[in-house]
Amino acid sequence: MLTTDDWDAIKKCALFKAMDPADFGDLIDAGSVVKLSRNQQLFAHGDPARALFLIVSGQVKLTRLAADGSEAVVHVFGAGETFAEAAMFMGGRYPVAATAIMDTRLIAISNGRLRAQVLVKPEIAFAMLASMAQHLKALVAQIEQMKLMTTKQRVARFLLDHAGKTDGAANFTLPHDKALIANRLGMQPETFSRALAQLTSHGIVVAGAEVSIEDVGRLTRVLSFE
Amino acid sequence: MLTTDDWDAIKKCALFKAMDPADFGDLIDAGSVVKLSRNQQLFAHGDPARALFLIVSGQVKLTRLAADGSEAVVHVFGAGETFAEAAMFMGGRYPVAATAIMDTRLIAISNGRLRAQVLVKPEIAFAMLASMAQHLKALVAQIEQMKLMTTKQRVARFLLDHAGKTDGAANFTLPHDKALIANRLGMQPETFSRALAQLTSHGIVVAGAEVSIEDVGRLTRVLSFE
DNA sequence: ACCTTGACCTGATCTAGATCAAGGACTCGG
DNA sequence: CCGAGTCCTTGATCTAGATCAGGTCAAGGT
Repeated sequence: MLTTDDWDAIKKCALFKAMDPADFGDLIDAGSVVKLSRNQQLFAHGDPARALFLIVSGQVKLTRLAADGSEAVVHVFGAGETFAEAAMFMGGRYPVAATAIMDTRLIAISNGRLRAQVLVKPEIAFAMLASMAQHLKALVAQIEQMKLMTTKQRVARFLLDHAGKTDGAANFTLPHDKALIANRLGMQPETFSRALAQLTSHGIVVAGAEVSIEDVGRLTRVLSFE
Repeated sequence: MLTTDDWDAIKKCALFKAMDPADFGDLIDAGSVVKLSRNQQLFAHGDPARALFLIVSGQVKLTRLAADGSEAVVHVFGAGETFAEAAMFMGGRYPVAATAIMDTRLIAISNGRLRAQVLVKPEIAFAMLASMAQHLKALVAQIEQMKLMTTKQRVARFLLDHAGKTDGAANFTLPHDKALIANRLGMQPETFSRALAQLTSHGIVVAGAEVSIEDVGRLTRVLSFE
């Protein structure tokens, strides 16, 4: 059954801005709600793509699995975000696996139903294009980082991206486990831990998941030098 | 002035399948043709995004530049492909630089004009979504490769992707300079050269830009082991 | 013929980051 | 209060791949 929180999430979602809320019923019903517990998989690489998802609460990671069982985290999505839009246009198979990294509540939006709505409201297509453009940009940034930044720089970049400020002091909580962040940044947990330790000399303090940056501008300088 | 080759390219392009050729005139005129010589830049990272491009002949690389001048190749596009669709929905700036890697002829399609056409023919939006979904998939594959494959495996994967067969013998020509391929695969030219040399023992022969694979199945095995 | 210039290979060395191996520190259930 | 998970840190070692440094070869230009 859909709660008011669910409806709030749907109304706030960029994808459906163009839609008349009266038509939501055509897209979503009681069966659309999906609850996942920590580490539970939503879909695997190669599964038929029947829906895209909106996260109401929790977090989901998208990964690719290697032959030897190790995995590469492609992206982590949080509350309010939609993912797997692209699968709708991609030969009917998910190219990645999706797994909840904490207890997560999401809403499944059937590809078929959405297609029907797009025919009625082409503006939805624009919203999807914008969303996919964002994802593309994020992936390009990730590729750039892995190709031409050191681990230390990638960690600094990550911290700066999450500081939410461009100068002065900042503090925030790491969005998920350090091991997961490390994977996302393309490095081992040990390397991540050491990089954080090194950044202490650039004015950051990490206590558990709490990070405080003394001076964002100073940390930015790490990106250009060394 | 547009040649018949230009019109052929436009007609074949997936983006415009849905359009009535009679409306092409609203999108493209004599001023849309762009000619680039080898190594000439089409646009830089951060330039205002005014158009997307269709390649009639030649090849264009998309790159991100590092502070120290080194570059990361994000993708290489060839004849018949369109690129920079995403920029249309991404805050008006190109997130990458585009440079011709050989003499190249392309057609610029103004964002504004295309938007107008999409309002008339929403099917174009579907074609754009499909195209972007492809790009997304390619980037995800690239991230996966860099995160969990060795250089040798990446080279093998590259060769297999270009063999165009799934078993038996195959031969083909490398699509561009080895140094560029190396960059695309996230490694130095020296490493690429050495990886090719090592793959000799797995039944491949490289002479200049000509590659022949003795047995595609055998090369595939390199991906799972070592 | 002779010199560039650009693309490629090969060898020697170096190093960033992976891997292996121990501990802490925290939470949870009993 | 104790043991058993998780998660994280820290240290020692190893190695894939980068970097540095010559060379080879072919295509043009003078």
